Amino acid sequence: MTSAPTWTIAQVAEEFGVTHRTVRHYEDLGLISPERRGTQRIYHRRDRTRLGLILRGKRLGFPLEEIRTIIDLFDAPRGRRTQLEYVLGQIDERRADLDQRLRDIQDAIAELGEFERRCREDLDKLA
Amino acid sequence: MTSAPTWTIAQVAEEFGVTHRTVRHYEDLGLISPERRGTQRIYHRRDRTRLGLILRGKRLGFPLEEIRTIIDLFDAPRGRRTQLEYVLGQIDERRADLDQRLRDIQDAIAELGEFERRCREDLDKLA
DNA sequence: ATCCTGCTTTACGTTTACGTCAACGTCAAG
DNA sequence: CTTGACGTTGACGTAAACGTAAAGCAGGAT
Repeated sequence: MTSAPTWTIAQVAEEFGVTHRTVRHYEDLGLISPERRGTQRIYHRRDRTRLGLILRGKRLGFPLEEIRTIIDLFDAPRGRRTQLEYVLGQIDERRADLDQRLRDIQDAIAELGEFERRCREDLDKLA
Repeated sequence: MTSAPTWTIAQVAEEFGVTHRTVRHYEDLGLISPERRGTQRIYHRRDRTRLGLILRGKRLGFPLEEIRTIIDLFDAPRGRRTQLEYVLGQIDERRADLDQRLRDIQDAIAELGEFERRCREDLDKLA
């Protein structure tokens, strides 16, 4: 029987391309909470999943505090009806935000394409 | 003949939903450079266009310095061939970045949808 | 036994993106 | 002519997201 794999802070930092300081900073803010074996931090798959979500959130420009509320949402207990309805409401809010960003990105890409077309035109005229 | 419309700092700030301090901050960083009539700032359509680009860049999480290099690119002189080729290279870099963000956004939206589906399932079971 | 390597906490430093006074100019209205 | 409303330039404050020593513990190699 192979037990569940674990990682050290150096390993996860290396794997995700961040510093150990960054990883601990996320822990300070409550975004991850690795197991402790004595004083050492032990990272499980769950922590790596969350770290992945954090970094994607960062690439999308979300502040860490907001990222925390989002990924906490995924792990939130969804037993009672009121809780589930609250979560569904939060999902709608998040989706509205993401949809806005999607439009922004698509617009930006479209404008960039149009700009490139004009540049290539100018380049052709010089030929 | 109607002359070109202009705006005061309060008007553009109001219109774009930011403070005058923010607008001046962007000017300090060289992202916009409104005309001066005496000591007063006069904003033209060009400035509003740039302000719109700045704020979209911000929604996408770009740092202001990077936003400056991007929108400066749009206004850069494209006379010489070397300059045009440089600009086209920059466009490719920007597009790679935007494509990554597009994927991130789409993934996030998809995961959110999947999460919502599971929540609705749980809710149905409670009915 | 001690030396090295990796991990730990504590704490101050830095950059970005503004907020927030303070103190003054200016111009039309009362 | 003075009172607002709006504009201006500093200059300092602040929150977020780490960077960067400093100093110490802990377990294996020599």
